[in-house]
Amino acid sequence: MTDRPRHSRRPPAGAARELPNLRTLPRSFYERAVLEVARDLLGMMLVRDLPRGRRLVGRIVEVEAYDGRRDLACHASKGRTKRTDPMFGEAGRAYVYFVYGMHCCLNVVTGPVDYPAAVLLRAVEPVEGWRWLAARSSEPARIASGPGRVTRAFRVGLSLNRADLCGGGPLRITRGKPVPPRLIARGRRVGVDYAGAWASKPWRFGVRGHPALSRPFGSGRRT
DNA sequence: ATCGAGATTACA
DNA sequence: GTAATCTCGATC
Repeated sequence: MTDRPRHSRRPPAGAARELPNLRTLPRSFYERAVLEVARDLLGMMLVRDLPRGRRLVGRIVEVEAYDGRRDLACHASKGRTKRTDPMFGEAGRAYVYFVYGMHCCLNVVTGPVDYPAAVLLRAVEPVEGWRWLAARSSEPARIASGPGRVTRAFRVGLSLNRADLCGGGPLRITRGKPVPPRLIARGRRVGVDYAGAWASKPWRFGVRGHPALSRPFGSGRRT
């Protein structure tokens, strides 16, 4: 790996209070090719601060990469619009969009400014603060498996669109234990069958065999 | 002003 | 397999 991410959060000078042992990923982590960022996000921690000092932490176990205007599965293939604008902006910020009249999806913007690319967070494994999360009937309980469930569990709505994940905001991603390549499953992205050849790019990544994966991984081929 | 589609989820 | 549900983007 070329550029080992350094920790952006340094000990605040005076205020010794609420010093997280969690190290926020620096912007440089996101200022790379989206496929690398996607892979490297596996194992990292999604952190959400809620009112009343509550905090949710979850380990990212499944993601998808969307890469630029040429990628017909990427929203930015439609051009720069009000909706897709965040993807053209600064890396390390959230791109949140609303779909199917009921779900929000959370993405992390990557790459240089003006190059629209992002990583969709599809599944997260609970680590901290999840006791209240009402699991659905037959589920293994307490997982956020699927992009709509991730945002629901983490209370991520459109108000967090463009939120900076590298700063001290209510939503951030911190350093976790990276997942070694041999434990990473790849496959085609979900729900993008309309994208022609781009639909079969193996740009979905997940922790192999993890129970929180939103769907089984098929055989990914092609670049 | 109206219309159609969608990076999904839950349930019959 | 399909209903639910709404924002955005395109079209009239």
